[in-house]
Amino acid sequence: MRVIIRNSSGVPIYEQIKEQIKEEILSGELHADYMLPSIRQLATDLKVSVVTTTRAYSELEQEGYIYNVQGKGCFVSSVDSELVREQMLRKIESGFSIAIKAAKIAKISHEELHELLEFTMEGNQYE
Amino acid sequence: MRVIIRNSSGVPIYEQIKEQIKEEILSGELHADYMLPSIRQLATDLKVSVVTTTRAYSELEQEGYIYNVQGKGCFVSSVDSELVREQMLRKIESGFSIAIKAAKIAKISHEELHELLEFTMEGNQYE
Amino acid sequence: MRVIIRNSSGVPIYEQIKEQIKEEILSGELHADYMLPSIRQLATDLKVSVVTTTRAYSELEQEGYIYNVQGKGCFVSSVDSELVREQMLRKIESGFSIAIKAAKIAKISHEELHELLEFTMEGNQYE
Amino acid sequence: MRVIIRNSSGVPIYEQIKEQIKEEILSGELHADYMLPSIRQLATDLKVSVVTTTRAYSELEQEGYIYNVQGKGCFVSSVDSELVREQMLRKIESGFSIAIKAAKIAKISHEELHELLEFTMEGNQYE
DNA sequence: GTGGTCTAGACCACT
DNA sequence: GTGGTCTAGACCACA
Repeated sequence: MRVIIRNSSGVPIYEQIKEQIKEEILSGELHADYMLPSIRQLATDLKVSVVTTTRAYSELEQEGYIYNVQGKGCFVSSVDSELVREQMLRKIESGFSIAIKAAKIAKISHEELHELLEFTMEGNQYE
Repeated sequence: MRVIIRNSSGVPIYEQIKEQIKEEILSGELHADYMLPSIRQLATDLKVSVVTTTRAYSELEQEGYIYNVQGKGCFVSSVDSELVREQMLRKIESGFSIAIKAAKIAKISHEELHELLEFTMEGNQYE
Repeated sequence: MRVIIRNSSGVPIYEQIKEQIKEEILSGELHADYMLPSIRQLATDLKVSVVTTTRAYSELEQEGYIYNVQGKGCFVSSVDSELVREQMLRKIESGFSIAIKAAKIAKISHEELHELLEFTMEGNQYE
Repeated sequence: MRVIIRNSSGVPIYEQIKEQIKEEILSGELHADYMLPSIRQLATDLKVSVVTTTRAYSELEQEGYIYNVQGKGCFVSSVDSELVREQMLRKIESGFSIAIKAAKIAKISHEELHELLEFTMEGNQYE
């Protein structure tokens, strides 16, 4: 597992941890029942307070991404792929909405917008 | 001019005001040298502290969207359309990047993504 | 007499008027006993409130640059050249102090600073 | 770190704080990642409202001189020395322009002006 | 009337 | 502990 903290970005640290673990789970990098590093281990690794990692893990548990076995550790839950797909669709729409809002102001045409999407996909090495 | 405050959203009030005015300026709804409502007027209209509207206006001034004349009021600056276009392009790319990231996880094809974009444009009444 | 108002600069209008008239007097453009435009005339010319021009004139009078003859108008006082020289010397020193403070930070040498002075004199068409 | 407030000077308190900290950073007195006193500490030290120190710090952040880390404190950013040099050169020129303007009026020669510069440097302990 | 600044006290989120 | 935001009320300078 790999987590990188950026102190400057304004995003709370616990959320950075949460989001990065979430992504690794959703992308399949972390398979079901994979054992995550302990709260204390992660805290010392990232040079971060235990309170912070605790919050990240407990929110991940609450959202169903990981489960906690008393005295053993934290493990990755198996993901409901249907649910993931829905969540991702919602995320795509929200991203598109941002882009469309901006496109309205800049008076960019439908075709141009599709071209920009294609261009950005290349930049993000999509497919 | 029209500004709506949502107290629940977690976004600071001064920023909600700022963003909404910024949008109205960029979209051309508010033309250059339009006189904005006074800080105090807006504060009482929105049932908000004077300090809050002051902050919104002074940040808008600092970012070059409006100019304040002592003892007279606040006015809309003329916008550099070239600069706006660049900013909007960056915003479009960032929105697309979010969508692409999610599309990767959900394993959505190029064509599907373009269809989703078209679909979202309809939902946002983008002509 | 020539006065130009810039609304955006943050400098109070009455002070802009004051400073510009003062300069024209000190530079000799306006000779002693020259009759200035009336307060009301200047106000309409500059599209400014009468209160504003009144303040500019009364402060100029207080500082001894102009004198007011009831019912006739405002006139330029004769300037005490010795006093002017002293004032200008103080102004020069304050300008130099700003420059030196900046030079300290940028670690610019004595010679470089003199060269920059020479350079700036050329840019300002001095002599 | 050392900050002194002068209530009489007409300059806003938050700006006095801002300018003095900025100078200490630019002059190298405060190195990168130095932890500044907390907003509240500084406020009580200077016998000033928390809002005032907050404003000073947040404007310093916006201008890139310091960075604020949630729940930890405020730290000095590393400065781009090239940029600083440019800014200082502009400041030097503006200071010189003021001096030259005054020198024109007082009819002071090139040599005299250079001598005055030398004299002012001594008074400002510039080596 | 306008904007600019300041205060004292409060609540919140993050570490 | 830290910074971020907000309030209600105040005084000032400017037009």
